[in-house]
Amino acid sequence: MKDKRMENLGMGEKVKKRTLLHDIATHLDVSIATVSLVLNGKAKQSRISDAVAQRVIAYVQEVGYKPNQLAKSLRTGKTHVIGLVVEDISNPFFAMVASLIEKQAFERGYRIIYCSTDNNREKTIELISMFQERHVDGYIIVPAEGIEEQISTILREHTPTVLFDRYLPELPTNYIVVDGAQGTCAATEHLLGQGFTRIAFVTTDSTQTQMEERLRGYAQTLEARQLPVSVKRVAATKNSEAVITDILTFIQANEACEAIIFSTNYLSIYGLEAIARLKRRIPQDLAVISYDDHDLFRLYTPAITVIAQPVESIAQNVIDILLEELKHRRDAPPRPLQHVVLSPSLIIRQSSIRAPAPTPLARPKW
Amino acid sequence: MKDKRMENLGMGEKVKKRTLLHDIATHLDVSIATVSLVLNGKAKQSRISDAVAQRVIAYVQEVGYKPNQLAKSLRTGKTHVIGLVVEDISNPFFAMVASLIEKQAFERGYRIIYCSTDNNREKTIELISMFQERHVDGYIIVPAEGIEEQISTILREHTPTVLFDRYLPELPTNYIVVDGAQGTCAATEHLLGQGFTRIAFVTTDSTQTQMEERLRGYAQTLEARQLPVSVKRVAATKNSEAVITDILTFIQANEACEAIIFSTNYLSIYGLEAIARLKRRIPQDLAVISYDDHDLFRLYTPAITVIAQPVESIAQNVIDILLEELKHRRDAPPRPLQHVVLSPSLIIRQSSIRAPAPTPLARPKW
DNA sequence: TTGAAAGCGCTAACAC
DNA sequence: GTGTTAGCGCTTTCAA
Repeated sequence: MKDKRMENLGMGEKVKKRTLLHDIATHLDVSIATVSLVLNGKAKQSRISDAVAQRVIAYVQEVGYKPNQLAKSLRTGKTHVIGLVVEDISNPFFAMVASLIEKQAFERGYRIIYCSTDNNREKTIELISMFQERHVDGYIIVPAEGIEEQISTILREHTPTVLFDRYLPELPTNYIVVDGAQGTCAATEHLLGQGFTRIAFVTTDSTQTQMEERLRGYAQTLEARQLPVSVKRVAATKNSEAVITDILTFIQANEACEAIIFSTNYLSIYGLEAIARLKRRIPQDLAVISYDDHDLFRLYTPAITVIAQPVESIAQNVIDILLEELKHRRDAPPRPLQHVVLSPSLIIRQSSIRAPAPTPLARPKW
Repeated sequence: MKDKRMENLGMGEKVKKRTLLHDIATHLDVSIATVSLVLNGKAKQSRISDAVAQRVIAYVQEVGYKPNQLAKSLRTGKTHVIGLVVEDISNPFFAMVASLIEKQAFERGYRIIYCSTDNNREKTIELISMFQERHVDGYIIVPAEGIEEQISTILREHTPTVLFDRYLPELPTNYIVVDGAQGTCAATEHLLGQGFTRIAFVTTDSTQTQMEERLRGYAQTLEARQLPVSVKRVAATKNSEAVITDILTFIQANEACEAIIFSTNYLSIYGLEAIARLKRRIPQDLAVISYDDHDLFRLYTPAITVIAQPVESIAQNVIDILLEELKHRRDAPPRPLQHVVLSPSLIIRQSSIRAPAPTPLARPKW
């Protein structure tokens, strides 16, 4: 009864059992503790003889022993897993940041579990709860609206957490954001510089910090010059057709409008579709600037001017701050909160250049 | 010394300790087993009185108890986690399939951990090894070349596994693929129908099953009509500039070429860039068809004809088969292997229509 | 220098 | 009906 390891094999089926610490110890005729110590690099500090250490290492190599991380985590309380909660992993902006974060984390021994919230409060709550159950060591979160309470819970447990893209003003957290106002301000001024004065802004109905900032940069720039502000707020429904129609109607209702700034990449994509349906030419009939860069914007004819967010820098800051927190001992004095605000950059392309704008490169003749 | 739970609090800091099964049992003055049984829905079968069951449930609700999944998994050997290994999660095709799989899995109580391999053998091996360490219950894998051995290992452990997008011919696994030959055959015939006869095929240097099939469909269709076959194999380097130049050079060297079929979405994107730099007009100078649909192809001017893969169906099949395997008892007779081959569909747009093709929608006049 | 043993939190067979 | 208890595989203290 001592060894149950060959039970349950039924039908003579051979199930190759995983090697355990115990097996190694028995085989080498040392204790299980010795093997564990060697494996965790604590041979020296536990003054285990080099000879034994070598034998252990060699045998472990030979059988390709992989410790059971579940057991290890249960014992140590560390999973070396980071929970990454983004709005939508299929959005290229988040996909890019996520992939950069994953790469960095992987190199430093951490694994990432990602999930998309679709900006849905309930789903976010469920996901955070799942991460808690699985004892992730830290969180990277793009917070949906109204999840202050959930975040509070994880802060209360002192689990290292970094927010990005937006933050929750009432909560004392680390966060990395991009100065949205600066981006839209630069975009608006560029359009003004091109001679456009009737500039509209298409955004979502969300009140998240980054969206409000983007709106503010646009509005303040125009107001400072006493020019009219025209804002279209599209409901954050996921029904693409409805969004396209919505934007299309807005454009039709604003014949005088000369230029549009879209506050997110997906709104721009819907916007481009609407503009194409209306047979408006860009930039002759309507100049366009989008938030976030994207293959589509680079390759579109005409190429679309964008306010690009520094994805590498976002990812780098996020992971650096989180790893700092992670290695910070719980009983040491608390670290000061990190608030990083990065700058976006305006990439000027054809779509926002005042006509006549010969574009000899892409299209020889009109 | 019995209760260590309030130790290590240092500096008077309050760390809210997680509630344990033990705490609940003590509080309600029942045994820990009773609580566990109730929580696992085994109250009835263990003939626990309704009264007790109710009290347990109520209290668990009240304190918001979350069982420690690590401990649970260690004990039961089930993690309810599925490892999803794709080539590149930032590729919209994989992102879409992954997100659909995640949604389905989530509803059925499984969580997904995704990772990208970048089609790199070493990285794939490392990832699979990590999943093994973390004891995922099952695998969904888009196999990179040369990882037969790793896959064999997990098959030998009888961990349920489903491959998709391509398969490894020597290995007895479940897989879901799309009939690549059918797609390129349809595309080629469509081009022939439009009167194009000098059709080139741009693909990668990979010998993966799906790539070979796509090539075969193209080549056989032309050969059947004794028309010339012209294949450009681009090295699967990640350096985008090199790929663009490569394609550009190929187009220049094949002045007679009237149409190109690209074997993957990212090759098409590079191809479009190359074509734009060469100032070739689509489809007048060069018709284009891409594999995989994409926002860019829909919105590009002109819109790009594509061979679309049935992403929903792929995801559905993958998850269905995996979940079937998962609920299949280990000691029951083995299930037959599932091989599903789905059909792609050709979505015809402007880019493959023989000129004169006025595209009044997007561009009124030339 | 090394080994025995006490758990990490949970499940489930078995005892009462 | 309910409680006791033996682990799941690993880490780490402490005694030898």
